[in-house]
Amino acid sequence: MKEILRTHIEKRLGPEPEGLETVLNSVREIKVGRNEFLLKEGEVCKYVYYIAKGCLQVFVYDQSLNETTRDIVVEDNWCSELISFSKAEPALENIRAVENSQLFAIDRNNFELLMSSVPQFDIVYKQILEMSYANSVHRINTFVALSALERIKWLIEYRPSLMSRLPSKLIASYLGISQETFSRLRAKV
Amino acid sequence: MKEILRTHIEKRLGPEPEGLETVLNSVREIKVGRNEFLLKEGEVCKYVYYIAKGCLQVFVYDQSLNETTRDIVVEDNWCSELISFSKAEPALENIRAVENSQLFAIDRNNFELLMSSVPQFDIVYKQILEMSYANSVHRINTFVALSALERIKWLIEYRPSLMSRLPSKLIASYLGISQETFSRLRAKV
DNA sequence: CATGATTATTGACAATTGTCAACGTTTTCA
DNA sequence: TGAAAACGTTGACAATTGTCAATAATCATG
Repeated sequence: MKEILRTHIEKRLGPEPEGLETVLNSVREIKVGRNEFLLKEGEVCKYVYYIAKGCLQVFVYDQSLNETTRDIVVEDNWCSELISFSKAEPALENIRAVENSQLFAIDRNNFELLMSSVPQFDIVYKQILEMSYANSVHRINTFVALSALERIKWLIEYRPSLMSRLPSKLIASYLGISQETFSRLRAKV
Repeated sequence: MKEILRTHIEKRLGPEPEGLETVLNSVREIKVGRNEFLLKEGEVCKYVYYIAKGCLQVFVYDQSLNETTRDIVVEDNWCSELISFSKAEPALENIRAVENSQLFAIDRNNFELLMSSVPQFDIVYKQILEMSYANSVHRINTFVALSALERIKWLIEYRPSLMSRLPSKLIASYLGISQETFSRLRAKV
């Protein structure tokens, strides 16, 4: 099962990077069911997750308990609340599995151990952080000024697989529009 | 003049951190006038800027040449297009001075030199990156689903000084609403 | 200080979107 | 399997917002 993670890391750092086995031994394999929470806001985020299979939702609640989904992360990607994780501060976001998922989790202790002992590993961390940042920047730049219809077209362009894979309620919360508007406009695209 | 930068770094790393003078010798002081561009999309971003005085706008153009402003950065903060800077790839964003500004610029060579020779310096970089990331995440979470009026209240809450300081055209592009809507709703807050 | 250019405000109107409610479908789980 | 819950679609309507145009105010520059 850890072969998936091995392949992922070799894809980024080349074949058999130094310390790979150390990394693989530091991760814990976990399975979570649909709708299971991996993090609730207010808790400290203890893990960085690699998603071998499944899909996670990162989101916040507004005053009326509506969800705003900041990110939807699918297999072969990393997911965490990095700010909370790296500073050990209470998380501002929630993370929930939206499908039954298989994850590999690294806790902070192992993470710091890896950062200091496996030279290549902090490259992976820097990559994760920079990619997360780039995604956020992209989302702000291409999203804040868009109409509902343009947001749906955005989804089809940049995250096409999500359209058929996820419930429309979730997609609407990712796009920042109401379910009804999403339902109506998707037909018009 | 470099005293401002010295104070800023000591504020983050404690008094007289190791290698501080090296850092101060690596920066170049520059002055830019209002509306002057520091970066145009398509160029590689060559510098990280510390703003001693003034204000910078980070933005993109849409198809109709309207501006969407991702960030407005004022004095005592760092500003760059970090993705382009760190990977030496063409920038996706523009940076422009919206006031006459005094900046300190570090180019990539000096930056990498500092990262490897001044142990404390990569802490500063990590801080910059994480803070930038946290800002983006916060903006997405608290913004995507907001109405125009709520966005104005958001600005008053999180960036109150900008309201009086900047032209409303710029603020509207930061909030992702039209100038006219901004003009009308600001009275109602 | 004058004048042309940019920016801000306001009105009118159309387009977009949210909300509420009803209804049919699908999913869940005991 | 069957009942209850959750989800998706559609209609009606009101609220919000953008666009276009006219006018007022402000700014930049000679």
